Amino acid sequence: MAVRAGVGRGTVSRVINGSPRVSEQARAAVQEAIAELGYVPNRVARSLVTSRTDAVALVIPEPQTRLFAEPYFSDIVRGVSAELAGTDMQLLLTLVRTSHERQRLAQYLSAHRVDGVLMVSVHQDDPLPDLLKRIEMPAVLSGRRSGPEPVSHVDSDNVGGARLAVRHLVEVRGSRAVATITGPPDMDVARCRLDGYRQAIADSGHEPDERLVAHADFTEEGGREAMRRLLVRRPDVDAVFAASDVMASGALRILRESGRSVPDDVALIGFDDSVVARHTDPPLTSVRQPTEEMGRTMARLLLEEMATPGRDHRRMVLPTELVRRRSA
Amino acid sequence: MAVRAGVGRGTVSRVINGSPRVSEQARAAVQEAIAELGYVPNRVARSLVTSRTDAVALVIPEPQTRLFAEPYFSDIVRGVSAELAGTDMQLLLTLVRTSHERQRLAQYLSAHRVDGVLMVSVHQDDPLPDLLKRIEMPAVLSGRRSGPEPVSHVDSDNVGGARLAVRHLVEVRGSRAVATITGPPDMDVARCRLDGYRQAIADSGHEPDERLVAHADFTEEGGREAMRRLLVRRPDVDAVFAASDVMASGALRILRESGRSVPDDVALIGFDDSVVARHTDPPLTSVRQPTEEMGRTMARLLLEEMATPGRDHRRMVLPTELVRRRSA
DNA sequence: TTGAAAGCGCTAACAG
DNA sequence: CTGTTAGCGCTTTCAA
Repeated sequence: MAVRAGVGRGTVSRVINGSPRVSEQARAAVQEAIAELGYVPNRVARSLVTSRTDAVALVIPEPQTRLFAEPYFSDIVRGVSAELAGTDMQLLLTLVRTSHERQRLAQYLSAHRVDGVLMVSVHQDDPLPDLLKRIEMPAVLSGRRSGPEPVSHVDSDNVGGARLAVRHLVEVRGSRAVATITGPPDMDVARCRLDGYRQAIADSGHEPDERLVAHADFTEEGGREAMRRLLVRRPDVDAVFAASDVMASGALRILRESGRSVPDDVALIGFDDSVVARHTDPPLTSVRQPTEEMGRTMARLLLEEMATPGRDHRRMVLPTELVRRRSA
Repeated sequence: MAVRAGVGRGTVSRVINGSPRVSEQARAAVQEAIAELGYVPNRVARSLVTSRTDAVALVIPEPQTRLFAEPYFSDIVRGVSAELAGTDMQLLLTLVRTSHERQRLAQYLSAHRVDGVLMVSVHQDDPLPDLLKRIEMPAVLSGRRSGPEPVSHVDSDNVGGARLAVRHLVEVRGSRAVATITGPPDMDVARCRLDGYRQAIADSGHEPDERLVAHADFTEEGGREAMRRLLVRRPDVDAVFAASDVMASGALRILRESGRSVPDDVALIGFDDSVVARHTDPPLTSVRQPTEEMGRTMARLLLEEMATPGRDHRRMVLPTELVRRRSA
């Protein structure tokens, strides 16, 4: 290769890496040689000397649920992948099931086997973000554990979205006893959506009532159970804001089973814009968060951070919107 | 490291790679040194010399649809990931959107940047399997293009599953005019499910009628359109076998809009065991294919093939089963 | 600006 | 069985 272009190995390398310290003449010669020989640099050899891997990991903690089947993860993956397609960065998918796998992951990251990390669905007690900070590995979370994080993260406006939804139930549908089925208290996203609910209730002038608040775990089963509890505690409930579409679907089923016609008796609203919301019949009104855009933003942020070592971490909040699929 | 154990570099390497040509004594010394120094071998350096990458790519062609949101892909990913977790093979996720990206992928694979390839959702005209065969890269497909493939693949028993479903409609529900909404003819999976439908109709002794067959594209919109066509062509249709759950959901909506009550007037059956099938109300009876198991099998097959260069490719067919979620 | 040379950390071939 | 040696293909000083 160096011979073919009539220059030294060093010069070839400089051309490929776009160094400015190369004469036009040499650059042209090398580029011609590249074209003729169909030369493709060996990334592994490069990695060995640069100690970069040109790969980022997307970490998805995966408990018992089929979480991954939800559009949230798919959309994140799509967004990340789309953003990375323009670079020659590889996307490693890392599902973490067991605590053993968590430890292996920690080792893996500590060994700097990737250049950066994206994480979704972080729980309160997750030590990974701190580890990432400590080993100074560029990282971006979607969501956060609570309060300030040591690494960058992108979030959607959960509080605002929840307020939008609950206000819709109160003002447009005229509901008077709006309940909420929210997520586990150890997830910031659940707390925020609950906050939004409470704010909207306060704004409406209705009486807040803790019996109208049910915690669940973002699964359909959880949604069903929560709905049953709500019906016992406040049989007069006439609207439900569920903090996820799957829970909304579960609630819907219970309402139907209990003989209540939806939406005549009860208004139901989910959070995500999802398969479930769309395929439930009638489709649920819901709050859409721009999930794919969140994925793209995460990737962009990560790339920037990888290019600018030591840069301060950022927090980005993307807007949410109400999607009405049926008339009130 | 070699010094610490009081042996040569070569011996260290042999111990790490589990070579049998090492004395117990030396092995113990090295392992102790490893433990004390917390030594972790550098994979990149190893890759450079072995020219293996310890990574496999999962290729997902992704057209305009939100395909990835369907449980099929998620379950495949879960299965593959679970199987790979035991090895130290990395999983690269490769979504292919544009033809430009397809070409980049072809280059990428030709450059042997991964040790093996898993592919899902292959279409008739996909050249990738042939490329993989040509460059002798271990590869496993889920499904096939049509007839024999040059590489290994795992499939579910689509013909049998479709027969099961249609027989259920005919025998248990007593339907007389069973229609089918099937996938695009350029996908083997669609042709097989259509075959199964035809066989079951033939078995039942009912008159086959091409007006009862509608092709669609595995999307909900496609399912709706197909259902509309069917209602025009054979208003007496009293059962539908849809070759995917999403299409079944679309068909369901049209049936409801047309004032027909399901399941009183009409029986509907989907193919996959999915979020949609479960959340549709009432839940659809459906045919379940063991998707996660398919993912695991794909990964296992690939690992075997990587370990045994030159091995003949295999075809595996996994059974399907009928899942009844409501009484007839 | 550029060629030459020195490794990056590992494995594999080769003598012992 | 084991120590030594020679690279894998690239980037990066370091002189020129």
